[in-house]
Amino acid sequence: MQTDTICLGLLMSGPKTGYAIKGILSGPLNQIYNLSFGSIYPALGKLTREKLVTFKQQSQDKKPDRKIYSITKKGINHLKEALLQDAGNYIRSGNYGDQIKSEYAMLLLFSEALPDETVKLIIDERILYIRQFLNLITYEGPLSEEDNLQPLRKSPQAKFMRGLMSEVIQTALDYIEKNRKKLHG
Amino acid sequence: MQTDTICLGLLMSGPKTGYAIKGILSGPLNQIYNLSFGSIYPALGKLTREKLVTFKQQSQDKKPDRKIYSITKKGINHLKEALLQDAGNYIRSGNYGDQIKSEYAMLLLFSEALPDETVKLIIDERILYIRQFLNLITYEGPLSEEDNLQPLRKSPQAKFMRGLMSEVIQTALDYIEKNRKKLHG
DNA sequence: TGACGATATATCGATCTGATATATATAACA
DNA sequence: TGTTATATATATCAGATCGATATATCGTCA
Repeated sequence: MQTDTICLGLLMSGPKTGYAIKGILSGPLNQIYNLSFGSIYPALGKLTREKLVTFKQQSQDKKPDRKIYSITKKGINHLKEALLQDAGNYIRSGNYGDQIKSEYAMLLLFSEALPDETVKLIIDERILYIRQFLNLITYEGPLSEEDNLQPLRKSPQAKFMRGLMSEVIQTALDYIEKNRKKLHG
Repeated sequence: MQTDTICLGLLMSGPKTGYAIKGILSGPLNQIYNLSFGSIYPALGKLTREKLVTFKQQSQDKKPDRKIYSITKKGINHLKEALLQDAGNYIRSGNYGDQIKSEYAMLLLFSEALPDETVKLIIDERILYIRQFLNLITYEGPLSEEDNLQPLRKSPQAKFMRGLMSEVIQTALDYIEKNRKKLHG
């Protein structure tokens, strides 16, 4: 899936700055997909040139320019076509482009070369992190006072993904707590 | 975690060709980490220059050269130091470098823009794929006749990861089957 | 016999990451 | 009051990575 498609998809739930897109991808969605600024800003530039998005420049007195991007009709059509194409590729290829790099899992896999003390520590840290993350996902309230992320968070699709994530993460947490003794004394 | 460290870690369970390293990373471990040939071969070249690995060149009559890489003592020390460093970074930063790009999850998240028929199809495909994958992970027998992957697969660390993966994937499968109706008519 | 897939190494353009630079506002804090 | 830190916001770029492609041999299946 192209960076362009991700940006267009996220703009479907309302106008956003590049910074806001990065923010969404750094929240709970981070467990599913992430992009750096170095990918997002050039993509928005390209989409603008292709007239798939437009932006209003908010040049407040002394603040740096805010570029608030909106998806155009042409952009919506393009998104639908791109998703249909991706779905077709997916149907033909099983796992399609899913790509995972868990440095934590590799660290555990190679942890025989580490002192028991260190292994204990990184597992303790991980459990704390997972608990924190579970709270973040299961939290249903508003994210800020002027919260324009509600359309995205309240869609059936987002609820489905959040439910899936919380069940999966809870399972992982239970498993780690039950089986961690196999990794250290 | 550097590509170098991954290669060294995998060589701890016995000598391997670059192709074999790619093979391991394309099996069940694919759900945890993956590398392309374009990363693996240059990394092995660099590790050779640094004397952290050596290789025996098997130049069979007409076959292309096989380079079978082994980790050196210097390499083992380097690996231990690198892992200790990574563990330290991990302890300081929670999620550390874990990086996930699930195009499938994004496709579902944006699936409002797709016809119901297509959504049904990609979920059916996914369920088939997951079932196949679960069988692959839970399979305990030998992988081939001359199977030199047993040391890696039978380590407590690998068993821990395989158990974790199968429980997590089973949970995801159950969730998708129970809740898929929320995504299509 | 020719197509196909597996084994095996290698390279390269396009893309992406992670770090850094710039700039302002706000909150904390000593 | 000065200063340190964090959040908002855009932008760029060297270095790392991917996906595709090239090359070559062997086995097998039709």
